[in-house]
Amino acid sequence: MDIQTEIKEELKKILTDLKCAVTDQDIILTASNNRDHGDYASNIALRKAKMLGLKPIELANKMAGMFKLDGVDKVEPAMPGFLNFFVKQDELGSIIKVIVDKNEHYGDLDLGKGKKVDIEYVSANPTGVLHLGHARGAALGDCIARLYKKAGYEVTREYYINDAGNQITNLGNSLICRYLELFNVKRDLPEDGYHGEEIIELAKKLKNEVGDKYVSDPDSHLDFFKKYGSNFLMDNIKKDLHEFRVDQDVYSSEKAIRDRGEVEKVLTLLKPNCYEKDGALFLNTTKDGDDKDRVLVKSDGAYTYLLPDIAYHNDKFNRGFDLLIDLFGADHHGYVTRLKSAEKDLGHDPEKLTVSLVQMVRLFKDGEEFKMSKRTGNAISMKELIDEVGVDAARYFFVSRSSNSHLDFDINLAKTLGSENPVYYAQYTHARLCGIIKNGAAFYPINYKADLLVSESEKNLLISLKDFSNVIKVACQENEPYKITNYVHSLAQSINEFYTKCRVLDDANVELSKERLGLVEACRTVLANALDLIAVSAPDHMVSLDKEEASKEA
RNA sequence: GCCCUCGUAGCUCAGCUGGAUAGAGCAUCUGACUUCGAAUCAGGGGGUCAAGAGUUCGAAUCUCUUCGAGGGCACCA
Repeated sequence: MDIQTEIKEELKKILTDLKCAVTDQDIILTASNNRDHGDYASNIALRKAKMLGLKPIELANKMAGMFKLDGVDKVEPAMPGFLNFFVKQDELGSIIKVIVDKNEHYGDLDLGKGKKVDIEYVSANPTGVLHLGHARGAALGDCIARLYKKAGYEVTREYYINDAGNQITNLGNSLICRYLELFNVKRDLPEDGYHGEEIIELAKKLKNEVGDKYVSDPDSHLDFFKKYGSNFLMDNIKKDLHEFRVDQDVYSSEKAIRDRGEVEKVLTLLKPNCYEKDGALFLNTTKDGDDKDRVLVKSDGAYTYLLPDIAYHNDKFNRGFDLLIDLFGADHHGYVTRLKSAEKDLGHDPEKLTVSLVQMVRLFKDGEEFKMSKRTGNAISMKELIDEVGVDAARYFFVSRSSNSHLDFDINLAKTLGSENPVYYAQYTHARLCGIIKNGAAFYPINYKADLLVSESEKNLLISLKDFSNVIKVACQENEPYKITNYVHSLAQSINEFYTKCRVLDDANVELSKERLGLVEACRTVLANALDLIAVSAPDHMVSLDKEEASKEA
């Protein structure tokens, strides 16, 4: 049990002795941001004073007097009723050995205890290339998957392919047009056709493979064009995602779900909650708080988008996950209520389904928003962005804000090689630590103790290192990877402050150097582990500025 | 009109199960390089937490009202 938990347990025991009802959630222990306030602080006396008919400070005094714990030096009550805990040095320092021993497994939790979670993200239709919104969803989804894995869950990363609806028909028809174009047969693109240049490229590829085989009668081969197009574009999407360090485990095809008859099965099960109106079949979703009831089967007999999606989620529930997480674009938010309502009708627990809405991304360059790519004239694609700023910067920036707030992506900042760019700041810090470890060989063996690491910046570091598990826990519970980037940045700051104030390798003070090397190694490990959670690389050296500039001039 | 998300420093955002002086980054200004990587560090300035009311020992945080921004309100996907 770590020291924070021990303190909480002791507080709980004291309150119980005072006959005050208390739950684990009541007791909040935070790392102090001010050394005068000790290492950790709790507001529990403020929260419980009224219940016991005492003034907060009176309760704090009383609790401080009763508090007894080996790892804690002293407890100070403070106005208006806080309790400040000063942890013993060896207790604080013990984290170094723990980190070094666990290495890349430091931070692993058992929150999941083998529970299964399914995370569905990106799920873009295979009708074109991925854009910025998809890229953000991809980065967020992948990070959430990494977080859950770190927290001890069994994680499935899933992509839902809408390969059966109108959009694919549209794709097929668009491809036919582009294909015919290559044989000088004129035909207008369908009204909602796809204008992307990737379709033109695709048509050329098709021509190379089959020649003029379909020119005389393309329309009776529509299915071929649909399949050819969507397969190719899907492969392309996977390729781009892979480059972005995003690889998913399961690709669920809407078409396959339809072909297996899942849709009809679900429809039968939902029938009791359905009614017919104007020739269409409606599902009663207003009973679960929806604005209006939703159509499942249109009056022309075709299914709406919703119905196969219900079948798909039904399938996911039936696969036995303890938790389902969907990342949707923010424009789908109205959709959540009806989907949950339907799953509830099917006998599933809607609480198990969490939907994270991913807000829009705006790109800024040279202080101005820019939407269109000069090269293609279309919206900027994920691939173009990666080529421009690199995978590390893109991954970091996309997850650095809460998913439900809009993201302004500053391309200039992402490309800056300097401390104002948080990505380089973190990577530089890591490289710096690696440099020290390398240069410190003369001081080996390292001493993984912290008896001499008593300065303010060293203590701050120890507390930050200890806090890592807690950050993972919170980030995981809230599905918010930005907590990790915040942590990375503040840890890097603490490290650099320590570096400036505390000389690590010092011939005049060998014992201190040996301990500081241990701290450096622990810091490096935690920083690397945190960066790994957002799939940003942790280099052991940086390409020097001079080289960079030289190569630019060349 | 109804529903979501949101309104915090010049800009982009944290903080929101009520708690110590409202925090970061960018931008701006001032200092610090014969020493482990100055791609760094230290320090300034900058806020009526959109406005108003309520709840109480205490509100950026909870409730209500108003104003403003973006998105959604299909027998589209």
